[in-house]
Amino acid sequence: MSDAEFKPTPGETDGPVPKAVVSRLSLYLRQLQQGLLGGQTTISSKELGRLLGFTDAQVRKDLAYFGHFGYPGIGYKCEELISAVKRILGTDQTWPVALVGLGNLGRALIGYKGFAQRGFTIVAAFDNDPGVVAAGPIDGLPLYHLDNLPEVARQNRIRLGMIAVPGPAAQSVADRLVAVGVEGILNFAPVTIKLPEGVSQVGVDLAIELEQLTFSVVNRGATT
Amino acid sequence: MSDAEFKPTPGETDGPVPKAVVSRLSLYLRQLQQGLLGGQTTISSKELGRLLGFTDAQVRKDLAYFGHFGYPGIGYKCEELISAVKRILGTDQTWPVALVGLGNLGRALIGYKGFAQRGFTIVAAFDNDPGVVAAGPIDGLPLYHLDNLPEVARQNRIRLGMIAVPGPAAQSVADRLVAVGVEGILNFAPVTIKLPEGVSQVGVDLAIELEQLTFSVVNRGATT
DNA sequence: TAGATTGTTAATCGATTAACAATC
DNA sequence: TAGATTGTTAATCGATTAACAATC
Repeated sequence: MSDAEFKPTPGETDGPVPKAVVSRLSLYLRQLQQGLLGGQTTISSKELGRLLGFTDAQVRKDLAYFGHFGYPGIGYKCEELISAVKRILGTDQTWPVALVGLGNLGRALIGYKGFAQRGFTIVAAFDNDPGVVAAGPIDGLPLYHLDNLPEVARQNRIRLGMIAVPGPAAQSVADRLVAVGVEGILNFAPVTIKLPEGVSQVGVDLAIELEQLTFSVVNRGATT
Repeated sequence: MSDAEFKPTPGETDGPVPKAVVSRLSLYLRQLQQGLLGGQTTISSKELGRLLGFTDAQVRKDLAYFGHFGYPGIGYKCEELISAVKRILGTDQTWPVALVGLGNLGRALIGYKGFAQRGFTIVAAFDNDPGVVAAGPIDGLPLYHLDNLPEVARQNRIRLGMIAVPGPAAQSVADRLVAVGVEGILNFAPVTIKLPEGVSQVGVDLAIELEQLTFSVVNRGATT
């Protein structure tokens, strides 16, 4: 892939990219990788859309925000498009991630295989319970007391953090992550956290996901 | 709260409710419950919006899809609005949920405190590894082989399921859940699953959440 | 060439916001 | 009453879809 196939910088020429577009990009990538495993070498916008429940026009428009990746009459070459989307998302490199919170959820995140496959490695995990930390590495991952966050985060050039602590502790943990230069936080605590400008957040509240599901079960067909 | 404050059925009179509205409803509920803990008895659309980063108009419009819950000049009474939103979402009752998959993530879900607080109880957990099942209950929760899904699901009147199995197994598990009458599936496997009409799904892909975060870190400010 | 499919423009559709009469 | 705030309408804004010339 040559740089020329990419637009200068997404946003500079075309205004900001809608969040919905970016979230579909991840789904395209996942589907493309699955297709590639199945031996597929090219795919049309129509087929990719069908597999995910989108229109062909939407697939093409989404990709067109970022450049010209397709071949008229042919479609998209899977490997090429995978590389392109990874690069757009920033996951053509592996990101070191800090995890805070070593309860059930934190431990599950440590064991989660899916991160490595998509360009993320948890390189350090923190808790504020000395007993938990003293129990030593989990799956070879070093554990630290939260007080050691500054050194460890800087040594590992950590820009992304995951918060898996109880709700009441989340804001304070977020503040400490921001203080050591973390630029993005994936928050699993069931509270809204406030972050300064320039720090991104994605919130995942497991109970809310079930709640959304419940609404659509109870109100079958009453959503857009 | 009297029934009269609710519109007949969301959707019948006003067309389908946008998904985005429903997802904000969950955030309103979470924020209201947090406010109530802090002793707040009423809240205005302006304040609720400010806490979550929405406009006051949006808050009022979202709630107005479902009825008249506010008091002009006063705002909303927290307890009343909490009850109303729970009822809208369907979480004014507790839902029994089946969990399939007893790896790291499945076990974390069993231990997750947040579900009970929001109206969900995992009442049975399944795996297809007999060794895992034989190891016996986890936190008092009975474990079953997946082959026992039909009896157990029917005995417990289970309508919601969570899938926490590896990607390649997810579709087959989904099919089995649907076969026993499950109406909504929360899918943690990193694949798109196909379900028949009339069965809802919400997908949570942890790696995709990190990916979305990464994009916004790399393209600071370039999203809507 | 004929058939397929892209990237892009214009039209449509839907969601958000601003404004304000009604209400407490 | 004056001040605050709702529910709702109309205006704005943004995202999706349809259509099609260009391309392979």
